[in-house]
Amino acid sequence: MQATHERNEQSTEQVRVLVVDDEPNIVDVISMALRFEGFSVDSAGSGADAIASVAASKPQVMVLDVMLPDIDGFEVARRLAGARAGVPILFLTARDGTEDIVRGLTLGGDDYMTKPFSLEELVARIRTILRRSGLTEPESSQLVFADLALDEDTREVSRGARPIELTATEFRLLRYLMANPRRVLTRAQLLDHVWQYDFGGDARVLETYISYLRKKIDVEAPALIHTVRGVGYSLRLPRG
Amino acid sequence: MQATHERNEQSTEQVRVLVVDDEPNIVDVISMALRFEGFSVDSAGSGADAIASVAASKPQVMVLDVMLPDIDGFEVARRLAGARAGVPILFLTARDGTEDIVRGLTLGGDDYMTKPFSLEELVARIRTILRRSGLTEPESSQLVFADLALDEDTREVSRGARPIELTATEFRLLRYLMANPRRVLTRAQLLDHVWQYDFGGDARVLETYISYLRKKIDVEAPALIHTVRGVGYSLRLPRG
DNA sequence: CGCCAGGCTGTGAGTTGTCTGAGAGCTTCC
DNA sequence: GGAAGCTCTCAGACAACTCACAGCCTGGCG
Repeated sequence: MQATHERNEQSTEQVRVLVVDDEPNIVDVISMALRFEGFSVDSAGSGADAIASVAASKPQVMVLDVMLPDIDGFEVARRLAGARAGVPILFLTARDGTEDIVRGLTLGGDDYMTKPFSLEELVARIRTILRRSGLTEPESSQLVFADLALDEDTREVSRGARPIELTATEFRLLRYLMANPRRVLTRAQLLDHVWQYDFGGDARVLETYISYLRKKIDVEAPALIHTVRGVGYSLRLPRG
Repeated sequence: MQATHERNEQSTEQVRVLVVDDEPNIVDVISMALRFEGFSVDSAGSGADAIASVAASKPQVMVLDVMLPDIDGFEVARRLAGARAGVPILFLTARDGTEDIVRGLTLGGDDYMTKPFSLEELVARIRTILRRSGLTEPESSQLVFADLALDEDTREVSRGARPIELTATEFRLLRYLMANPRRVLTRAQLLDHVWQYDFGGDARVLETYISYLRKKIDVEAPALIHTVRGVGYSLRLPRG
């Protein structure tokens, strides 16, 4: 669903991302999301393809599934170690034992996420990786709207002087809202971006979380989170 | 269904849309509406046709019903996934369980609408999809007439400096009027575009909503909404 | 000038959409 | 292995919206 191009003016050149996963659906979902965020995306379905592709297209960052039919992700990374000369990797891993192994590998500029994840999170992590490795203008990791501020690196959130503690889901939701200020985001957009891509549950969670956020953010201050009945929600200043 | 060509100067080329639905009536209604909006429309009545048609006519956006007699819409999308290389899809789905399933698929540039819908909404969504995916000049999401402004992304409406709150139906009605400034829109056109295509109720709702809009827009300022007795309504400046 | 069809608008009922509290199941952390 | 925290489900209360209806108003025409 429509992501925004707000922050995507990659100065002159598009950043090239290589997405490696053997499930075509996953590749599709990720590629689409990243293209809409302004990245240039290539993909590969196996370890061998991945290695070939790195040589050919010289991506600036890779999204690499650990479970691949031929050479596993770790091995791909190892083989590229010499060649990749600092191409950072975002590993994808199932929620199981491999998690721990990956953690050990994500030293340099690397990072990892467990499947399933939300697109919001994926995009945010890629941005962080790029920022860290100096491959893009170091945009600030701060999102600010009115007196509300959110830092993507430190995960600190505050309204005015008051610090606010958010849970993981609340954070993703607020980050997505703040990345698209004033725009009315539909229920479907919010569910697609903020929840895991395989979320099939009750769409009413969204309302629950909006309610949580309001209790933390919109108390004792002008409300910033607004309901647009029949459509979705929007972050804006009260009009008037 | 007669809509306008006002905003449709697709610089040089027409945008090609493929409409896929097994109900000929629906295909007809949608095709008419889109042609009048300046799109070039092809249609297909089954999943197999759709796939063939994509290969043949290379549409830039698809309107795809999920319930098809042979291959369902999801499967069509999946089979096209490799080949379509980012052809965004607007899924049509009944208001039932499938809604949730579609949501998961509407990542990238896709979107969905539940049947029945209004043509006004359909056209607006296709425009949004095209704008987001960079397939047309990113026209502004702002509609302006005299001192009246309407933003499709933020859904904010204002007259001069004064912000105006509209309900969903009021918004669709005003958007349609503003997309066709000065033109006299007939009662039938308004009902067809702004209300769901299967609306069978009392045509007098229209007057009710015109009345609502006037109260919100045409108070304390020159009236912009004008009645053309026996025909319909028109958005224009008072003559003088 | 009076009549009538067409248009306007206030009232209200039914429907639909949203909010929020309570709690069940999970995970994580000690 | 227990406690705490988080995510998600559910249901009831509430609010907003849509539409129907009916009576009044208005403009056009004889």
